[in-house]
Amino acid sequence: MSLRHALLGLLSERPASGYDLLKRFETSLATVWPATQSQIYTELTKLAAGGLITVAAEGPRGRKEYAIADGGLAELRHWLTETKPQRNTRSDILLRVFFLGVLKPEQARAYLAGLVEMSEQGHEELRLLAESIDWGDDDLSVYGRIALEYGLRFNAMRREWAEWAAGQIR
Amino acid sequence: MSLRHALLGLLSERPASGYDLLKRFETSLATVWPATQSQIYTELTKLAAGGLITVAAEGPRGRKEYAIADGGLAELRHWLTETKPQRNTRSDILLRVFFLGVLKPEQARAYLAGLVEMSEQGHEELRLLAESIDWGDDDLSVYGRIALEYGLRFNAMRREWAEWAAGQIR
DNA sequence: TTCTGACATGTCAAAACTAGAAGGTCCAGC
DNA sequence: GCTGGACCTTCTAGTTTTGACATGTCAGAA
Repeated sequence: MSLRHALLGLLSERPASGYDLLKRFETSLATVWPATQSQIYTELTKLAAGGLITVAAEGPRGRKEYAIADGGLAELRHWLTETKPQRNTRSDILLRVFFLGVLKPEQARAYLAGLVEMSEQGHEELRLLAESIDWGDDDLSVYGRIALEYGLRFNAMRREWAEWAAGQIR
Repeated sequence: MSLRHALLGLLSERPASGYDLLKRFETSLATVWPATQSQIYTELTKLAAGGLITVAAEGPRGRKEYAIADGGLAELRHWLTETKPQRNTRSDILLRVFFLGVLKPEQARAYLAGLVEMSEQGHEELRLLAESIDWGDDDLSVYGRIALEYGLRFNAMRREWAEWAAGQIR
């Protein structure tokens, strides 16, 4: 159900086409809320049918530019203030940890070493991204920076944890 | 697709019924890989049909106790060693952060304060859980302890981040 | 004896998500 | 002029997940 709110959120910043939104999902939202093209177009159609967004303009190549409607903005605000976020931590990575006991200790350590490497890479990618962006003090910059900082801290935490964990085995 | 591996993993520890497994999903796996009753029973039937698990015993009230078969153990090991975990970070909590700009600063800070509280609670719950368990040095203890430590560190990280983030607004 | 709550499984419809095919337009550079 | 790549949408067919309904057994308390 959060996909519709993600779309409303992006459209609250500025009007955009399905294609534009897809690009946003492939870049800034990729690690937070991945969504495929078919999902996005389907949901946009539903949102438009429900009057939460409107087709503000039509461009070349059948491009439809959607804009958020008052009802959509109200729904977005409602979601942000009235509904509780659920800690939806379905994590493939951590699930595996529970079952490392079926492997030999060196295999288990290899898995954790892989996590260290993954975390290092993730951290480095975000660091480069942060460097490449010209941060202002508008809303997008402030909250984008906060989200990115989360990613940096998360990867650092996971790296240290995986290193510690490898030391716990045998 | 990880649900089947979660089931295989749990059955690799000891035989269990669907009901037993459901309890495990509601407790230790709840934060890592939530699954509903219908999903569990459906998947168990499929796994049994595929010969990855067997019905080892039948008890009162139609209870069927499943045990992992050789093929299931092989599949579990294959999953752990040969397939890459995907960073499946779909996060409701973080998604909201991107759109806090549509709220008033005090509302945004309230959201982050809520995350601080959530993280403190999560940390406390895990701390109590860790205290209540009599840790040995068997596999289950070692890897259970490692997974739990992840939770502790994660909540601590998120708490500090949310406090820092609240200070970034305005 | 009756009732309650834990034990135990099965099935279904709907929603969400995945993966990809299919079709078409516009523009810049060769 | 033509061609490749970016732009842009729609549709299909499948799997996974959610949430609820339906059904029944057993042990112990009232």
